[in-house]
Amino acid sequence: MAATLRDVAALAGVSIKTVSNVVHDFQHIRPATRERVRAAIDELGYKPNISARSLRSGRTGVIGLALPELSLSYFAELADAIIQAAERRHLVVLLEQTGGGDRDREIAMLSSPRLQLTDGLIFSPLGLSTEDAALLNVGYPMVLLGERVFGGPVDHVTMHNVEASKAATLHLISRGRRRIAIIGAHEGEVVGSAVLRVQGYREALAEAGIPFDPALICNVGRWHRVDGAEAMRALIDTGVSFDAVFGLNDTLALGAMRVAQVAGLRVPEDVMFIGFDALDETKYSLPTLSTIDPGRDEIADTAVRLLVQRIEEGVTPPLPEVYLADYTVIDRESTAG
Amino acid sequence: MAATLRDVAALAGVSIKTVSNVVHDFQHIRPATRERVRAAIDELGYKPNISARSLRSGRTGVIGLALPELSLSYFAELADAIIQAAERRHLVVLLEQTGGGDRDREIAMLSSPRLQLTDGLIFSPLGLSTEDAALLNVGYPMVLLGERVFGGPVDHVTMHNVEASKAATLHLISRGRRRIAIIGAHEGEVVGSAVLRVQGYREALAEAGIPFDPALICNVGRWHRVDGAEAMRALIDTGVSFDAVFGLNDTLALGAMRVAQVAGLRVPEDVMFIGFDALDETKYSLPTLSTIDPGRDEIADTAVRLLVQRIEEGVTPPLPEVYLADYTVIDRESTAG
DNA sequence: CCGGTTGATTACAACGTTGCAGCCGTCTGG
DNA sequence: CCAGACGGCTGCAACGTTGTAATCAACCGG
Repeated sequence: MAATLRDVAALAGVSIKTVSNVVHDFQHIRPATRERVRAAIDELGYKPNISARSLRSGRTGVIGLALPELSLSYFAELADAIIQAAERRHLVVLLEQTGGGDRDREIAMLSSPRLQLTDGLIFSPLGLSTEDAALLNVGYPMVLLGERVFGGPVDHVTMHNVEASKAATLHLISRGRRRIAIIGAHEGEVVGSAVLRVQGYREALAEAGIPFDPALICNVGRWHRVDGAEAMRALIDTGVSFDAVFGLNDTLALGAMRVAQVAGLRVPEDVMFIGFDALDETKYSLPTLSTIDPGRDEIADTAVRLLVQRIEEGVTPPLPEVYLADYTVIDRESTAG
Repeated sequence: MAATLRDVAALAGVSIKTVSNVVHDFQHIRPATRERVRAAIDELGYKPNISARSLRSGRTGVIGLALPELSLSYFAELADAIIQAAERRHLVVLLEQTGGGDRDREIAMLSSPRLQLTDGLIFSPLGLSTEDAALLNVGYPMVLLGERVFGGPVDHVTMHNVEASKAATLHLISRGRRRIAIIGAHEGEVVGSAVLRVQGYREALAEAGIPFDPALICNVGRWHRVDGAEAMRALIDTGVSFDAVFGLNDTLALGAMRVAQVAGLRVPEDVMFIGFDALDETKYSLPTLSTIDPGRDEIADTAVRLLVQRIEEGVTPPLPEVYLADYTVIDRESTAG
């Protein structure tokens, strides 16, 4: 069916190795030969067989990306950015979904034969925790994303969660709010974005001399819109007073904001809202949502860069690198005033 | 590094072919032998080398998915569904983004060597049109999605665009609306979702005896939120009266709805809104957005099923199959009354 | 004019897997 | 008791590529 090196070689009247050399822009080839081979390649529509190349060279040009689920906008936008970053380095991305924080699936994924034809993995777990760090000692290049596991044996790209969260909270405080509810805490957890962001929140309160009120902390199961909505409804039902809401991600904030508005609260007059992630849709909600831009493109680009580095240098990281992306507070209508 | 069949064979004291047979659950193997081989496999942590297998067998277990961009929620949710459908059939998905309707990139993608290690492609173009149908005659299995190309040489999974759009429009009409604006038309285009959906809209108007008013048709460049927002602003600025808006996709409708609300219009009292796609977020906008559910999971599952069928039967489709998914009108607050 | 360098090309052997043909030994039916 | 079938296993060749070593001609300096 498809033309091979052998076919091209026969047509051009050279050896297959010469064709291979032409394909790879090897230096010492006579221009005449090069032209003849090029012509034959075009005529036959030759495309290198990646399986064979990969078998021979051990490289596939494919990197794996494992994340919880694309239907969460944050991960969709992250995947978008990573695919683009990979493309810039001539890599393609094989995408796996591990589901919404299923630890067992995430662990299974790490040794899945489906990753065999991958040169390395960018892994964004949601169910693992720091005690699983040893599991990340897999035999292939890997870059870790997120806030679930720290101190693991692999490069890690993440963000200044505590600082960013503190900045978000201080932003609300600077607008005069003192009863700031948190939507999206995870009860009993000791690791992950939720914990860090709550920590940043508490640091901000402490700095401003505002007492911490546990009644303002709303726990949720997952970080979907529906969870934000339900948490807000529950909060309102408790009758606790609040004048601002910090959604630990944008999706939660948007779900919560909607419920608040349905309940007759005016945003930002009665309640201010701020989210986290800088999703595209926060620019178009009503009102537009203030949020934290965690440097998504920077994270994507760095993750791919580090992975390529590991792939090229060999597997063992002498000292795993930790990269923290810059964040920015984006001030919009939901915190205007 | 990694264990091969040879290593396992040596450890188990059998030939590599026997190991291969065990791996493939070949029938005629003595239980004792099978056990011994299994033990050796476990001990060495053997994983088949997919490159080699693929070189030998011509199959990789990977399918390509080429779509415009994940940052459009519709495509993110579609990709989610397709990855899950593929996983059910033990396939992994290699994801390529072609950008927002760049015809040249889409064409280039079709012959990209990056697809070499793929058994087939699910392709959702946005820049091609029917005259490009011949380009789809590639040498590998392919399933086409979307409304850009009809009558091509490949299986096609799409939806009842005209009927669904007509149903959406009739839904607004049944609520008493007669000045229904369209957000998302593509000026001068003769192919694609926009054209079909406008056609359904016109059929509905005709059926209801409502005159068609070109002033109510708002053209946009792309189908992002910002385009919906800008189109709505432009529409309001023209001073044309309207009492309902049909966003040709949810993202447009949400962008437009926000601008309408900022302009002081009440939804649904002053203006009703309906979208198209049934994105998750339409359940949580304020008000919740009525929309058309185009049967996303059904589309995903069918696309993968057809692709697998083509892969297994060989490339040439005797008669390309066209599958039309069912749609449903979802009635929510934005059209209440 | 010759040894040595360089340029241009090639032969060969892998990479790890699987299809095929074939080899033994045992079992079955006539 | 024997032909043939069949179960259980093995050896070999091939898939298309690339790294290494080798070949051969041309060229250079002394």
